[in-house]
Amino acid sequence: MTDLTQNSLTPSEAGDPERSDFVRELVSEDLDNGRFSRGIQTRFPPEPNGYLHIGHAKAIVLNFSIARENGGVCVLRFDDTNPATEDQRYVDAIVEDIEWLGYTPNSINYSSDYFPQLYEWAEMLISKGLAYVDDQSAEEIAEQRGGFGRPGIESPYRDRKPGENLKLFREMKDGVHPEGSCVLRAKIDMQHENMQLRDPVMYRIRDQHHYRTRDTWKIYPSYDWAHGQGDALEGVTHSLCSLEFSDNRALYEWYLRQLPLEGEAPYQTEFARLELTYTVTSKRRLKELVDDGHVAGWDDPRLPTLRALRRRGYPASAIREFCAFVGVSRTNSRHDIELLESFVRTELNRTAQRRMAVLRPLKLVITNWPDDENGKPVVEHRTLANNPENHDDGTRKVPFSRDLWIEQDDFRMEPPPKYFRLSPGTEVRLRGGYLVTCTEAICDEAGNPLEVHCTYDPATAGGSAPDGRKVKSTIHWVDASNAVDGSVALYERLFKEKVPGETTGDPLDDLDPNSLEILQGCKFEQSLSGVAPSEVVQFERLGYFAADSEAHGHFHRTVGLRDEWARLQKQK
RNA sequence: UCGGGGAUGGUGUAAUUGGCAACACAACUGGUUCUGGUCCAGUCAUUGGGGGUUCAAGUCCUCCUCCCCGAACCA
Repeated sequence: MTDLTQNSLTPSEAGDPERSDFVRELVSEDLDNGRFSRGIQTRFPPEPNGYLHIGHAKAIVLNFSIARENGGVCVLRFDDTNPATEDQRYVDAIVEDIEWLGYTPNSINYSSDYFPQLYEWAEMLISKGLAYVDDQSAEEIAEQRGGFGRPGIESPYRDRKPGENLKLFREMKDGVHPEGSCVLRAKIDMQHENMQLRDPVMYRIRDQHHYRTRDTWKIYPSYDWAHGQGDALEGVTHSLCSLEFSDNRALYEWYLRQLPLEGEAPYQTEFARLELTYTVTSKRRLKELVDDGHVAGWDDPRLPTLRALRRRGYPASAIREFCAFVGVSRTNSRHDIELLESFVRTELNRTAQRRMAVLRPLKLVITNWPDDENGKPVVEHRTLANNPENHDDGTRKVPFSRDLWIEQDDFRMEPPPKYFRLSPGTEVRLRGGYLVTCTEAICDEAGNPLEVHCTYDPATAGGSAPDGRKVKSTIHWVDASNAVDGSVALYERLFKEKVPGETTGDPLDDLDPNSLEILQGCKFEQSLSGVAPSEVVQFERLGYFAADSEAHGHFHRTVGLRDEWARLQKQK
């Protein structure tokens, strides 16, 4: 069973009987027909040769949800049949990411655990005349496989006697044959229209160190010869994989049919993998971005990897809900990244506490602000709600005095049409503070404002005027004498195009060189120095920001708030 | 070229399995608001194309078009 102690279940995740899909329909039919005498079991079978991304999240959510909805279990199995590329560090990272996503596998298994059983079964197939050792090179075998609409031809070694095959196969296992000198092939049908059935390779020789089985094996099973068998051994009922394995299904079934298994065999069903606009989700492409230094690492917040999204502040629950919402189908599709972002905003709007931060500071001086008995400007403490969406989050006191920081964007010497913020002569509200009117601005020679002077209306403490007059805008601020300095990383999409590489064939051509902007000298309200690592808060009027897990005073922009003003400007 | 799969608004997913094309995102109008946020109201598709069956077709039949996957000792 899954354990979601860290992340509570949302209604849509708890299973919406109104909504179904073709996979769930299959499962309930099997349940109705009593197809399996064992309980429903699914599995998530990553190869430990890379990090999990949002596409994997869809598969994880699907597999765990289907198990949970039907009172079954979901296991994690590392498909580690290729010693050349796999590593323990990926295993650890994958386990960690799944846990963060909110799931606990019923068990953690490895295809390599089944190497002995697989070997035994292979000998059995050889004895039955269903597999043979082929001494040809990879090129020759590929050549003989034929092509689309072109039948293959049989290997000259195809009719070797079982006894000879057995001897050779044992020699392969014992390391007497060098890498590449021969393989074990299933004897199926070289004329079959499905290329997967043209005597597929079951074992190849690899004189390599395997991260788990060490040096005990010289031969390694291929994906097809390991996958369905692992499913069967574990008791999986529904083996869900992505569309490109459709043709492998026949082979999956062929292998299972040859083995002495008890009970109904698992069966494979394919679904479309998740794609998102403005990003890439292929292992090769992601690896390229990291290895070539286009991003800082596998957890660079611009990447769609789970560790990157986590670092960026995406709540696991938002990812789960997104995955559940997009559903499963067999149609190749690409979802708007905006949909994911909207799930993130919805969740964060509910849960993130509000704080004030000025990213590009401009000094604002209240010229009629009173001094105290020592001749220093009075410091008041204004009370602000931590989250207007959730009153249980309470309030906090924020210092307010004569000298403040406001956002450069919130002041214009000459306001364009529909600009509601501060400019000479206009009155705005300082959120939770007072109404202020701009009297003048001091500018440099180029005309850039250096300091804005305002007067405040003492009768508007808290932000509302007793005479009922309205202001067009409320802006945020940070008291200058109490401000905490910090930095912020602003992320844009990594790629400029919806489908990276669509026109040139290479996603790298569509990389946006300005996808990361780091701002130093940001001014944070005091309480922000107490934010826990990785916690996400809303900087009012700006967006959601996640505190870095290590660097104190550094925030990552998770996602901006929807911005009507930016939209208006873009329309022009 | 052969085999497998797919096609419903700008995007994605639905449609009681032959009965008023729904939901979300995006976009656009307007309203509310001490966040140009949130929230609320409204607008936005006759289902890839042709033919057929039927009182009735997104759903069934038929022809066509387009797209994706498959010829690793990768998974």
